[in-house]
Amino acid sequence: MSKGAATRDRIIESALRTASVEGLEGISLGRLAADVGMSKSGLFAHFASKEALQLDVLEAASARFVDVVVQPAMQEPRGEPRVRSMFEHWLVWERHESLPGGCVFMHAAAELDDRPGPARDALVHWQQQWLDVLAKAARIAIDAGHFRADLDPALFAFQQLSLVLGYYHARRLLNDAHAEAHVRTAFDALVASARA
Amino acid sequence: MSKGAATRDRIIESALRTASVEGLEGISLGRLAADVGMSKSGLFAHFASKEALQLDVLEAASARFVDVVVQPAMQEPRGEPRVRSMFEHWLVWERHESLPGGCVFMHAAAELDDRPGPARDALVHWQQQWLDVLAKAARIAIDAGHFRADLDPALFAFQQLSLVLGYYHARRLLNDAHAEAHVRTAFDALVASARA
DNA sequence: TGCCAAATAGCACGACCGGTCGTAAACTGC
DNA sequence: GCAGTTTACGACCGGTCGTGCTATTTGGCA
Repeated sequence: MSKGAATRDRIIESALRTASVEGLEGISLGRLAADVGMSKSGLFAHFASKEALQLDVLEAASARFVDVVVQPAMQEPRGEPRVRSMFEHWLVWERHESLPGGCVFMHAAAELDDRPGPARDALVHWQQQWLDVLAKAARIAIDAGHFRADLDPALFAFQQLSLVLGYYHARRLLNDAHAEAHVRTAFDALVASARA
Repeated sequence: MSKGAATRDRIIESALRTASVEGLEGISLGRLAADVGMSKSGLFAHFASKEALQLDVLEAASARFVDVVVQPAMQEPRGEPRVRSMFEHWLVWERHESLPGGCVFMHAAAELDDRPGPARDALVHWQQQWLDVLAKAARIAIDAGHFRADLDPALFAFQQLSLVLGYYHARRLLNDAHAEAHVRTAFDALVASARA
């Protein structure tokens, strides 16, 4: 890897941490440059625009999400074990060391929901893809006979997403000590209601 | 009402609309002044600081939430009907005419979850209060014999909040046409599992 | 070792930010 | 209709923002 590419990676890594705490708009080129120890113009030479940098950050985040959540869950046996593993790793993602401020997608979702543009499009695309992965895992569990045949996979994915959103909310904002117990109990109930 | 108080109300009303779209930080004194048709300095004379203005906006939003969601639900009979009414009005709140960008608390939650200060404190306080109202409604439903005795009211409130968060997410960000059907089906299942 | 390209820094710009201040206009009670 | 207060204005401050343009330094290869 060339020196430029290495620097670029350092910048995006730092920007990703900032974005998890302050959101994509919280990334300021000046502060980011100070964080990685270089000049604002030197940093800016690596990107066409701030928007391009934000897109790179989102892409890096989704690549990391695949590493931390999707890939490990795919190692598990098809059916309910894999569904459970996805959920477990999703909870891990929220407190992952590389994201001091929590899930960067949650922050970006609130920022971008009324702001059309490439960043919003990319975010929606990845969220949709993740929901599809969740629904597909549920469908596999149906085919494996673990879940009942009339279960709606898309609805099941929606319910999973909702619970994780509630968990993030309770943990990050409300500092609720019962957040983890609540989300686990609720998820267990959801899986139980999905069983054949 | 004096002229000053009327102007102040107009400002807060406009700021509330902006905040629902762009968040509390999206309120800029200059743009806000332009929106209500007055000078920046003339507007600023009504508030001690921008942070004070943000607090006023949050307070106005919570007062409106009580009007739109809490009060109407309290008219319903105790027990399950009231629980259902709270949920229904909560969905109405998200698409309320005075909030073109959706629930202002959702936006503020994402902005403030890592930013300590009076605004965050106020938001947490109101969210906690609302969760308490939800839990209390569930407890009343237990006492009325509508819900089973071993139901955990706090968990039930958490599950409701989660579903609404999922609904907002699916509707605002993903433009999911099934968002409303999903959230209603999921809520019906939740209530069914809570029944005695 | 010298050269060329890649990488970084310096500097300036226009725009916008929250906030201050002195002053003028408009309202209100007598 | 006058006096005093409330309300609003315009000019301006220091600061930060994203983003050009140009110069300087650095690093790999002949």
